[in-house]
This record gives sequence, C-alpha cells and structure tokens, in this order.
Amino acid sequence: MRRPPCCEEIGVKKGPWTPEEDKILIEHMQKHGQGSWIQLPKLAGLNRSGKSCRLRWINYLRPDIKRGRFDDEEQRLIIHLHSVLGNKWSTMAAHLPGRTDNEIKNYWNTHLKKKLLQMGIDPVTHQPRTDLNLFASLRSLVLASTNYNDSLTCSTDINALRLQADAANLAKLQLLQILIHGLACRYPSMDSSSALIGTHQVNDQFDQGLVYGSMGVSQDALSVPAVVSNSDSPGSNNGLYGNYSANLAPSVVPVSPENQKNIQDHINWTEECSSSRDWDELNLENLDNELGWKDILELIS
DNA sequence: AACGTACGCAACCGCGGATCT
DNA sequence: TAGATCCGCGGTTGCGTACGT
Repeated sequence: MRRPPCCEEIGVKKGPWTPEEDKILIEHMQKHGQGSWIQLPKLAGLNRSGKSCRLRWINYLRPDIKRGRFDDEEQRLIIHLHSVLGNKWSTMAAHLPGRTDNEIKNYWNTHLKKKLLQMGIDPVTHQPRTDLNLFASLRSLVLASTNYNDSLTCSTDINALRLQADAANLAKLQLLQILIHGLACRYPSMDSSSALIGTHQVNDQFDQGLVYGSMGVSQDALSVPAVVSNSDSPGSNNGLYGNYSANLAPSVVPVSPENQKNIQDHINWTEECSSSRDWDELNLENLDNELGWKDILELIS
C-alpha cells in the first residue's frame, strides 16, 4: 500500500545542514536522547523532517562516528562481508564499529567495486568475470600486475600497495587457470585434473590468504557465524572466500581432510568457470605475439 | 583563465516491515 | 483484523571539488 506523503514532510527545509541546525540537533539529542524522530523537529525547533534529522544524526553527528579513510582491515572486511551478505549495508555496518551504512555503501560504490572490477572479479558474485573477451581479460590482468609492479617503485601508500598486490596475485591466479586450461584443450593427452590440482596448491593458498588473510585480518574480526556459512546468500561462492582464516603462509600447505573437500569444491568451481569460457577463442600464437611467453612466465612465477 | 568532465560524498526518496490503535 | 503511523534500509540524486584540456 502506497502511503501518502506524511504531513511533517511538507514545507520543511531540504538540502545541506547548517552549523546552527547541527548544533540544535546535537543539543537536543544530548539532552533528550533518541526518541520519536517524527516528534523531534517540533520539540527541537527544527524546520526539518524527522527522517532528515535521523539521517543527519546517524550518518554525521553521532559522537561515535569514525572519520577518515577506511584502513586495510576495514576494506578487507567490507569485501568479505559483501561476498556473503550482498548489499546489506546496515548489517555490514554492525561489524564495522563507528562506520555507517551510508559510508560503507558510498565507499563500496566509489572504491571497492572498481578495484574488484580491475582485478577481474565480478563485484556482485565475487567470482572471476566470465563475460569478458578472453584476450581483453588477459590484457587487463597483465596490466593489473604491471601497474602493481610499477607502483612499487613510486608509491608510498602501503595499504594501496597491499591491495594492488592482492589484485596482482589474483590476476596471476586467473591467468594461470586460463593458461592451464588452454594447454589442456590444446594437448588433450595432458591430464586436466592433474593440471588443475597442480594449480590448486596455488588456489588453496589464495583461498586462505587472498584479500582476507595475507594482511593479517584477525579471525575474530571476520567471525560472522550467522552469515559465513549461508550458502544461499547472494554472494555465496562455494568457499572461494570462505576458508580465509587458516594457515596464511604463502607456501604450499599440508592438505587436511577438511581442506581436501575445499579443494575438491574449488576444482569443481574452477572447472565450472573454465567451461563457461569460449576456449576455442584461445589462440596461443596470438597470445604469444601480444604478450610474449616470457612475460607470462614472469608474471606467474 | 575558462570550460568540461569525472569523482566522492552528503542527503533525499521510495519502499517494506514493524508497531500501534 | 485492518488501517495508520513510524522506522530503517537500499537506491539514487545532486552538489562541490579536483583534474584535464
């Protein structure tokens, strides 16, 4: 049922808040605490709607608001939470003390979404994008890695570097998957399962370290029991980001029975992704001309 | 210096669900 | 139980600023 506009919203001021209005709202909140937002404007003497007052207080004036840029751990947490929750900004805000849903939403839309796209990850599904032309993918992946390497020499922003390192690592992983599958298609005698399991030592490492682990995001910070295991959630990805809290060392780790299942899941997932690509388009000669095998081997080494 | 464009963020809008009467 | 009211959420808009030409 569509409600008619509430009378309190007619004839009230809109647009940016003035310092005077802020002062009135802050004083009212300090004096009376949070009550009825609808009644607040009248009680406080503000020519604003209750909604506007609520928004201004929650998103800007609240004393426990944390200002400034999102640190590395917060960025990782947002990415992880988004992968399991989707666009549930308020739920995400509950896991980021001092941050508002609006702030997280804005940060996601203006920064993190673009970063994931640059990494070749679909920001909606949190899985590698499969809708791209293969060569375009390869070029962007290589560019991501190249940009990372270049930036190492000139940037002093360690957080940006770390994120770029993650992007570059993922780019390498995807490149590797593409190449191995391409080789398997070209040389059918090659055991593609073995090849994939071979990469899986890399995959497993990435599963555990990528985005969430390698920078030392604490397990506690990422413990969101209500959502982590929700396989029906919009960003569910069969464990791609789920197993982020175990061994984070960048070497090959012993495979526990539990991890074996994760690995098998990931193999299935990888093959699913692989089969959705048009591998017939993979022309290794062109690839060689465009990139140079030496460059590729350097990238994935 | 002037103009156009892109970007970031605060604020608004419309809707669905919860609560009240 | 149904309608009215309120709250909170997610999507979108619009303004200010930075940057490029």
